[in-house]
Amino acid sequence: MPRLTPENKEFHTAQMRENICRVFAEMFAAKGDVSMEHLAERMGIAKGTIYNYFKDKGELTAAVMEIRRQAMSEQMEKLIRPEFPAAVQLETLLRIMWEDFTTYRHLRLEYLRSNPVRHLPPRPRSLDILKKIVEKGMGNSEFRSMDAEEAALFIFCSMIGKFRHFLLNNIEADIEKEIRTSLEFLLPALKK
Amino acid sequence: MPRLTPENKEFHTAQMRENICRVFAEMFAAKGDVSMEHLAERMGIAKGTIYNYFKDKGELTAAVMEIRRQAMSEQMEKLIRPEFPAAVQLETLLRIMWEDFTTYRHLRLEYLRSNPVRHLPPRPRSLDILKKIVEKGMGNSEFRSMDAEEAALFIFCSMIGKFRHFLLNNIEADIEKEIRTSLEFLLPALKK
Amino acid sequence: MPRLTPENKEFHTAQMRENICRVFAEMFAAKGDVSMEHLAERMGIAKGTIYNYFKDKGELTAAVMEIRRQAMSEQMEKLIRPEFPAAVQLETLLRIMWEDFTTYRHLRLEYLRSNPVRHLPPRPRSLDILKKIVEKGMGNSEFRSMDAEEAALFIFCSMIGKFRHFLLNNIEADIEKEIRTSLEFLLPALKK
Amino acid sequence: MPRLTPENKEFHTAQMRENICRVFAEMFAAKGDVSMEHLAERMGIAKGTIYNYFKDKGELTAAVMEIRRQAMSEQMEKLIRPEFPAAVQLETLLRIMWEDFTTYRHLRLEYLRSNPVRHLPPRPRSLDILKKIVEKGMGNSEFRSMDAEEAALFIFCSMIGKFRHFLLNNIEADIEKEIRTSLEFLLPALKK
DNA sequence: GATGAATGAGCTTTCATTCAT
DNA sequence: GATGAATGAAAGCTCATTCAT
Repeated sequence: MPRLTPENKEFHTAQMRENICRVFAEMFAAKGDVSMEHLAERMGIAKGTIYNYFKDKGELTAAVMEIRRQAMSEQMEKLIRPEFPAAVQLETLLRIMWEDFTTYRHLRLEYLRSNPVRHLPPRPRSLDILKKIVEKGMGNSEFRSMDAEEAALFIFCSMIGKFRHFLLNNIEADIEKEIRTSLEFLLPALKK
Repeated sequence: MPRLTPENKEFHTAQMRENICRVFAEMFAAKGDVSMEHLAERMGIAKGTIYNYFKDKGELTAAVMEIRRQAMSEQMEKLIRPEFPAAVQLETLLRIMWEDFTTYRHLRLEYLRSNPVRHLPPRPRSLDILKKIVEKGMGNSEFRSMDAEEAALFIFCSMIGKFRHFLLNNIEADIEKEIRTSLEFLLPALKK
Repeated sequence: MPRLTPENKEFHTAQMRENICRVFAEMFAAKGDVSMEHLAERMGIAKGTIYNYFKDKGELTAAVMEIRRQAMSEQMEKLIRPEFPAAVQLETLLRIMWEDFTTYRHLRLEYLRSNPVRHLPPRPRSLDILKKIVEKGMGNSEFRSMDAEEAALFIFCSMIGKFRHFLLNNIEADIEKEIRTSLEFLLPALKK
Repeated sequence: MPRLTPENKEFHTAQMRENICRVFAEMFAAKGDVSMEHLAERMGIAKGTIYNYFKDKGELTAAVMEIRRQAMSEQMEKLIRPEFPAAVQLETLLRIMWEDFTTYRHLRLEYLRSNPVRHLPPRPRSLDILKKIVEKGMGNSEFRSMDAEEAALFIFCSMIGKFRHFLLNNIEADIEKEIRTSLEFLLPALKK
């Protein structure tokens, strides 16, 4: 695909990176542990082509995670209404996380494995959003006074933990039920 | 190797399985990613011998997890005093889990990876113990009325989630602080 | 690119070949093992363009060697004064060879590796110049009577051999010392 | 081939290492640039098997060089008679070097390329033997007084240089003629 | 003539597993 | 039962070369 104007080239590159990431993520969602060979095969391109867009597998994995995170946080920013009560915001956030977990089960695992040293994960955006929700709740006296960071981390980790449990035991999640239960155990700890 | 009576043979086999598991677990605790080669070398036996006791690496990993769980639950049964308040029992349980997590970081990962289909994990004993604690708390009116199973799962998963978070971000845990924080967010949700 | 007359075209082609060779040689001088990718990048042209001027890497390498040799022999013709004693001429030649060796270490290696069959090297010009020097020395009774061709080859190869030795053992050459030593062992074999 | 007594095992290992080295050297002698894949194929063993005997290609290459050198120096020690005149000893040494060069043309090249940092070449034994010959010659007044190390290096390198020249130009050497010529140019520089 | 994205054969290396003894 | 040499599929990655535009 030669002879592209600079803009086209840039677009093409972005497109390719995105496609590769998307297929990689899909394959992970399906089974986990995707080799570059298989990825290329599934995409109908050559192995080497992937390396034109990502210098190694670690970079690819990091990019995929980044895209997924980006999407999740965009989702959150779109759906979480700051004017709503903190509890309602929290519920929305839990729902988005659950949906993301459901979709990208295995990817998280690979990310954990591949190059844990070189590509340290950035702080999950959801943690920051959670923290803001908690602060909002404390601000309007909906929540008790507490360390917002600790609270956000606790909520975040209890979600991730559930997700792991479901992954490990091959349980299909009933998202609505999970959200209800989670709120049942989180809100008393947060509320006044 | 002398002729063994059937009972002796059975005993020998059990002994070997246990030894292999123990060493495997130790090596994992020290540094994840243990190859069959290194395991055999460390044990002073041949690679092939391991395959006389475990049909493949997945089975070995599963067995190791089982043993680890067994040890953890024995620890719990030893240290958790039913006559103490549920909150105190809970604290002890959290401490034991944290110590186990700290020791067997890598092993959990490997377990998750290897053959998730073939070797489905049995229900963690800590879940049952947690459930009993919650029921005890409800029985003596220390805790509010709730679904003990759900509560146990929530507590369990929030611990596991924290552990993952620490593993992923290469954080060394301050166990005492973690227990304190966890209780701060768990007890209000449980107590009357 | 404007329409070129046949002569202009020919000129352009020659120009390009020369430029590519020059940059290739420079890059090799700096650090052996130059990929076509890097070469094109450094030249600010596309990888494919190189293949318009050289059918493969072997041909390019051969051409570079040829140019380098050309340059070396020009240097020799400029600096070696036929009216001087043969011994002095010899010294100058040794110095030029040493300087060339020092500069193009890695290139020689690559040349030797790439397609030794297809692109047979032409006779080094320095051999001819050496031969002339020897003949001059014999003509004016400075040197003993001998087979000039053999003598030239011997001198030439002893230089190349030293160079290899230095390359292999990662020794930085003290050019002046090397020249002195070489003359010490060459002149007695040549002189009357 | 299990169940070997320790001595047999040691023997087998040595045998295998030697075989691998021999075939590797032969293949290099034939064409240069031997891949592990091809080596295994030619030996009728699996790729992985080679790695049971050499941890990587660099180690293999170094071992091959070592064996070749060992063989050459053994040859030298067998054939070079200290009681003979230094000039005669020198002639024998040149002959052995030429024969080795003729046999292992390409191998030397690969050695130069592979892992030049990790496996630095030890000092060639022939250099030491040459030095001894020169010293012997000076001791019995056959040779003039000189720096024996420098002289040995010069002789050594002029041989290597010739070899390279022949390799590069695909010339089959007439060993006897080469020895005669070399002595013609070396002895005057050495003798009184 | 120039381009550079795409190619894919090739490389080195790892390691769970097998099986003849 | 124990052995461990042999295996070979599979991995990540490189790079000279091609060809549609």
